[in-house]
Amino acid sequence: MEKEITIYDIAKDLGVSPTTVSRALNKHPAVNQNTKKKIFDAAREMGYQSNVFASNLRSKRTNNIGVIVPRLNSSFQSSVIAGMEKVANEAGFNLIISQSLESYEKEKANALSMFNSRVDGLLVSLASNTEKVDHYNPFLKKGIPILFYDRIAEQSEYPGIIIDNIHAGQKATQHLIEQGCKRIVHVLGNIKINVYADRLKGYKYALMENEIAFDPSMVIYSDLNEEAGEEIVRKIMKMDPLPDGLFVSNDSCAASCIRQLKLKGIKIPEDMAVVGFNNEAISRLVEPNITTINYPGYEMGELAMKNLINHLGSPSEGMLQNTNKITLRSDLIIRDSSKRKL
Amino acid sequence: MEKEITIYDIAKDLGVSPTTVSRALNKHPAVNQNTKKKIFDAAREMGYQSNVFASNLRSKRTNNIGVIVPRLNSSFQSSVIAGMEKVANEAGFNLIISQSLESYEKEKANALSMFNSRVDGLLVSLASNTEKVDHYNPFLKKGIPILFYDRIAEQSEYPGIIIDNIHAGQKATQHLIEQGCKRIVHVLGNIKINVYADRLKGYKYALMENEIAFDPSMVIYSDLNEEAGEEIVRKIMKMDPLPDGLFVSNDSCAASCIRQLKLKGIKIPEDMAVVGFNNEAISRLVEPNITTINYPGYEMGELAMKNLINHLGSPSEGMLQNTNKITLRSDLIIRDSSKRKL
DNA sequence: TTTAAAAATACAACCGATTTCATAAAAATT
DNA sequence: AATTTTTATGAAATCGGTTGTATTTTTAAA
Repeated sequence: MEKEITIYDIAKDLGVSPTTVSRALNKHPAVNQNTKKKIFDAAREMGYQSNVFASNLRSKRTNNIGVIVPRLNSSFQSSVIAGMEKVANEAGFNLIISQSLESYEKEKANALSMFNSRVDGLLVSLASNTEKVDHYNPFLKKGIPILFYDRIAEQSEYPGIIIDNIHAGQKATQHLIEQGCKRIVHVLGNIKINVYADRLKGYKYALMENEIAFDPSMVIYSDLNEEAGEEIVRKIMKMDPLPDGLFVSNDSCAASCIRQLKLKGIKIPEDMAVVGFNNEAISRLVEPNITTINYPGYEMGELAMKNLINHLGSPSEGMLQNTNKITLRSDLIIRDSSKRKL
Repeated sequence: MEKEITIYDIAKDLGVSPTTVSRALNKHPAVNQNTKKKIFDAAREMGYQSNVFASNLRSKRTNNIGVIVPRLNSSFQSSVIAGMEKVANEAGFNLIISQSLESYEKEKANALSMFNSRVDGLLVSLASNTEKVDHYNPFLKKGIPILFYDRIAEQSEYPGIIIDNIHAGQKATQHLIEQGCKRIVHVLGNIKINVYADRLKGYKYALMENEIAFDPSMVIYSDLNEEAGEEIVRKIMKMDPLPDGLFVSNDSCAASCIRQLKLKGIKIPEDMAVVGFNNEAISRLVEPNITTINYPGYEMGELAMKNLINHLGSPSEGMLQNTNKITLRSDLIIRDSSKRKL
């Protein structure tokens, strides 16, 4: 509880003015080299610690970047955050993280809290039931850059980083068709989320190109968790004739489905070929290994953060609005769950 | 870029003093209800936003809690953080997160950065090669509470929250013995980390109690990732006679081992019974389901944060030092990977 | 040697909210 | 009606760097 050392203490000790101390510590060019050295030495000896509060108050910056995420404990999201943290840390920024838990109300509260904490920039992946994004307007008005990632605000002026979900969905479906599948079930999450809507589009495009009629009853909505397989498979088993292909929007859920299907005596991939999504660790561990879409979370996190930071120094008024959408490519990784011996 | 509204603007507008405005906005009891209402209304109308910088400067608090974590994208850690975030958010605190990437140097840098950002409290899970914890002394000196979780600083005055790893290791091993295993291999991570050292202790205790001699060659060190199974199984296959039990310190790695063992024609659990650790999603998805230790990450996160926050208002000088260690209980979840038809 | 230019340092206002202490007004008590 | 207590408000100092402007010192040019 000793009182803190301030630049005034250093100044008095050295017989210079606080101004000079401040400038020296900030490496201002207009301070003599010798003086600088003296000041730095004194600061070290006296155990000086710069007071960010005072500094922030004057400079109006926190060096904090906010991140609002639906859920932290998801394989994809935690990779994204890991990537963001790395870039932010290297650039001298801190990461302030909050989760919406897929609730619009909580997301709104978090946005307000971020705004009040005066983050220098904001990265957001939307909650599943968020349809309006007005709650981000205060940032826009104040010229605080915002960037949406993965789950973006489609019909808005906000910029976003996404992965080419349409293309990914198309590729996955096309692959199943090439393996000889004629009746392909697609399992996805809340259609209001761009991510799932786009994959569905891709699925439809692939069917269209191969002149397979789209059958809405082959689309199953689910919350895609690792227990969902049971219900999904129950629905599948009721279909007549049985489908011969399954495209699930997430690997854990795909694994869960595979497990249930095997319990029903269905052989993967002979009876039913399966493609997952995200390239989670689990896709490489279950039997058979799951064909999946490599969805580069870590890279997305890095890229999003780099982009945001680039726009921080700018003349204000959300320069990001120009670069409106960045799309990352994803790849199909073919594994045993879909490889048929043709 | 309009200039910000301050309490002075509100004060002038309403013909009261800034003091009253400040008090009103902070719900100070000594301000008349009517005045309060007037001030709140004016604040809303004028679009007033409290300036945290100024507020922090005076109150010397940031309402930020720092978290230093080895890696964000791990099933266990992301659950812990999710739990922490929930509690922190409810209590009006922000979470500042940084990852050490298992490097002592980076952890040190992160600690310094947290210190300079003036977090109100700190939660730490140590990097694998961190042996000294001197870099946290500045926090101690300043009376900023620190709490270690899971990977704690054993020989130190810092408090920690852990799970009863000794007991868990013992239970897991005991279970394997009860299933008829005589030669049990234990796969674990860096022995310098308390978590693994303790599980090994538990493993030894169980052997001792059952009068099975401890054989150091049955202990395999690994980085426990989901590719490690190959090398581990290679080592196991060289053992003569072959082991009949396998206790792996992490589910993904256990899954990886099971996969490799199956490829070698070894039947699980008949030829070799397997127990994992953490109760990750994957343990419920692979074939057979993995017997595991439920390691409650989310709860640990909640508890750690609650504890830390409780000690924030305190008369200073790290009250936490009294409550030196909190231990959570874990349970064995028995599934097919170890259930033998005796 | 004098003067102009450049370099180094200092003064003082400022960022915006909080808080101690004092004071005025209203209510309660005698 | 006079006094005490309670309630409400304000003046001014403070938190600790930062920065525009002024001043002093040093160096260079005339």
